[in-house]
Amino acid sequence: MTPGHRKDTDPVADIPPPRRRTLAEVKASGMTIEDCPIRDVVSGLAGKWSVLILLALDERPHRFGELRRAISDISQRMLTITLRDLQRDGLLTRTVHPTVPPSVEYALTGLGRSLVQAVMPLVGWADRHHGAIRDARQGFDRAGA
Amino acid sequence: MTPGHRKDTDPVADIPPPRRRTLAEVKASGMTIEDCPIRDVVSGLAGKWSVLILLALDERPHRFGELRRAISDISQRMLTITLRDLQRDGLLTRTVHPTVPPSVEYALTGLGRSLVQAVMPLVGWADRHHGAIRDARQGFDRAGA
DNA sequence: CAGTATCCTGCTTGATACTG
DNA sequence: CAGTATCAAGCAGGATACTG
Repeated sequence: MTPGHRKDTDPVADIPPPRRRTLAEVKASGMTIEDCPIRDVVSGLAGKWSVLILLALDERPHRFGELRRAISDISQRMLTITLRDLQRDGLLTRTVHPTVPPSVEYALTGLGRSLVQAVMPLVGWADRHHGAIRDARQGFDRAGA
Repeated sequence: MTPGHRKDTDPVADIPPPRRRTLAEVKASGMTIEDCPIRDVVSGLAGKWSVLILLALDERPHRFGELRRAISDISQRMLTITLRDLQRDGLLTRTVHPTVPPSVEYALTGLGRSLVQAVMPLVGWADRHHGAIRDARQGFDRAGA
């Protein structure tokens, strides 16, 4: 595991660059949206349970059942699928301990930890502004309806 | 807007707190995952075109048609829907100029701009580590198949 | 120009049951 | 315990046509 990608040294140093690639630049470079890193990463994180799993594993490694209990309302199927997707992307490792009832431990890789660091600002934002969003929704719905 | 949530001063200073609310704590507090701010915000950003629109509007305000061209492969329907969702969440404003062919301008609100700032680290991360993810996928698929 | 309305497809997810 | 297999449902999203 872990190919020849030894470039990330400090995960916490994942600070946004002052001048990012704009949409116009992305399109001008001839890439489709599917090849766009932003879209790829966001879609990987999105719609599924990825973020919750990553946050749980950031606390400490978890076994399958632990994760299942930690995210109580995830189905066994979705947990399996999401874990395999994250493992496929190199964000976590899956370690099978050959005990009699098998136990499998999932843990973040360096790449996974750096992703969690990059997601943290969003987590903090969500915590702080969730109330504002709820209020905005209420106002919008009240006015619209 | 912005109820009693006065803890954030500088949007760029959206640095993760040393000790965030853990999943266990979230569950212990009796909230369902649906009430979880992280999940709510991420699901709003996820699966759709929200992030791309927010990034486009962060460059400058756009008219409907401009956005459509900027994100060339979005359907008119999805653009309309996504824009309305973002407006509903208080992330952008919709201004109708009563000209003869109507022109509508979309622009980020302060809340929207702060969200973009919170997403920026993720954008930077995606840019830097997209290659590593692609490699990991290749390796995984090669080994698995 | 900036939408709305309608139809239709496929992916995502859940529920349930079975296995090493 | 840690999955896999199968079935079925819901919703995101695309294509197309129409409107103020």
